[in-house]
Parts: sequence; structure tokens; C-alpha cells
Amino acid sequence: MRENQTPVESCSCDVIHQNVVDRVKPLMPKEEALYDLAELFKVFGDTTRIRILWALDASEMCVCDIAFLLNMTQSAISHQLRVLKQAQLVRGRKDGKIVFYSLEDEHVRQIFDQGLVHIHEM
Amino acid sequence: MRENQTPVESCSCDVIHQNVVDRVKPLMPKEEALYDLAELFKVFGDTTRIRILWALDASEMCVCDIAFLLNMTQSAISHQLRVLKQAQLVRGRKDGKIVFYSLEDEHVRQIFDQGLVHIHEM
DNA sequence: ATTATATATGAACACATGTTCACATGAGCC
DNA sequence: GGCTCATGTGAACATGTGTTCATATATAAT
Repeated sequence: MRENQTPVESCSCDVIHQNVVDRVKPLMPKEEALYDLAELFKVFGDTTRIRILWALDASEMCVCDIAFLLNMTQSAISHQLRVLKQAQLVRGRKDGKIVFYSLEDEHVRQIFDQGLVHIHEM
Repeated sequence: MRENQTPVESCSCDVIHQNVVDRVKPLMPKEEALYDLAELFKVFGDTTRIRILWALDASEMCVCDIAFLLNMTQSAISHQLRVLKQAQLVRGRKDGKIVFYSLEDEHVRQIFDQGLVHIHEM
């Protein structure tokens, strides 16, 4: 019985460098970590969410402020804030009718910075 | 004449904190930078591409090796490699019939690490 | 209570995206 | 040349995603 490998390989060509594959295979992280990583970056992969995060990095803001700042509907912002909240990137603080959103931690800024380094904007 | 602001605001609610908006607005980067940033993270936002990048971080590999390692078709890998190449994350080195791919630079690893820090995998 | 306002949310829609399939390209080999 | 193999690519398809619209919820004000 194999452990966690599907028996049928769907690659349509011969393996050229079996030694390379054998060396890299054990270095691959478990599927779950890679999935979580992709899910996180997926959240960053939208202009609206990037703009929200950038704005919140400057200041705590309520939904209405963000919508006005970004010139978008309150509904659209609210939907995206939910995505950001689920990814634990932002946090909501309720004060009466108003909900003030802010960044959950400082990782956001650091991830931004690494991205900016790559696109030569830093 | 306004500069770069659309005249009609699509926010459906009143602005609560005009001072906050006025303070944050000039801190927002230009639209292009935010777009590029989102595009970059979008590339990272897919499990297949993450796996390819991780594999290439371990070793230079040809298309066929990657396909075999990840148990996917050569075509799927080839399509994704094109996306990664366009984002300047990987580079191809042709040697006869075989094309060896490797990471373009070390930014990939750093972006990965920041992501892993956030999801508490590091 | 009634009304107004800030936010949340479900459904619908248009659009983007990843994989597959079939086939093209291009390089070595006979 | 003709053949084989590694890779690239366009079209089709199913699935995922972001916004809008209508409406629900919750809190404050009257």
C-alpha cells in the first residue's frame, strides 16, 4: 500500500531526471500548507482588497469611509471585508451602528513590501 | 476640472469621518502600483503555481519532471509555467529538446516566508 | 413604536481562470 | 527526409469570483 501518492501518474511524457524528482519530492511541504498559502495570496490577488488593506494600514476606518475613499458601493466593500476578515487580515470593532475596521497584524505590511520589491516599486 | 477623481461617488451612505478620508486619500499609491501588486499576488494565489515555485526553489527542473512530481499533465504545467514566466518569477533555459526552469530570483522565497508567517506555519 | 442609518448578506449576473484535449512547434535521431 | 519526444498553445469547458441589487439586521434617534 502506498502512503499518500496516487498510483496513476498523469504526466504524458517520460521522466527525464528521476534523481531530481526523488530529491525534490521529500522537500515538498504537505498539501495543506501549500493550499493555505495559495488561499492567503488569493486574498491579496484583488485590487479592491489590496486598496482596502492599504487604506487600513494608514488608518482605522469604517465601512462607509472605505467605500467613499475607494469610490465603490458599501455592499462591495462589505463583501470584501468579510473575505479579509475570514483570512484574519482585518478586524472589526463595533461602536454603535458603525464598525471600524483595522489590520489584524503587521504581516500585511510585510507581505506588501515583499511584493513591491519584486515589481521594482521599492 | 478635477484631476484623477471620478465626479460621482458611488458610496450609498453618508461620509462619517471626512477628516480620516482626507488624511488617507493622499497616502494611497497610484492605481498602477496597486494593480501590479494585485496581479503579482494573483499569480501566487493558485496551488499548482505555488507547488511549481516550491519545487523550483529546491531544484532546477524540466517541464516533464515537474509534471511527474506534481502528478499533473504536461500541458497544465506548461500553461502555468507561462503565467509564472510572464510574472518574471521563473526563467527557462533551453537545452536541446528540454527546457529547464528555475526561479528568476530570491524574492519568491521571501514572499513565501512572509505568507507562511501569517498562516502560522513558520 | 417608528423611522433612519450603517452594515451584512443572499441571489443573480457577467467575467475570469485552470484544466483538458487536440494539435502545433522544434530539436535530436534513425 | 521522416520519426520521436519534449514542450508550447489555442479552443472548449467547467468552475470560481467580484459586483450589483434587493433586502435583512442592528442600533440610534425621534
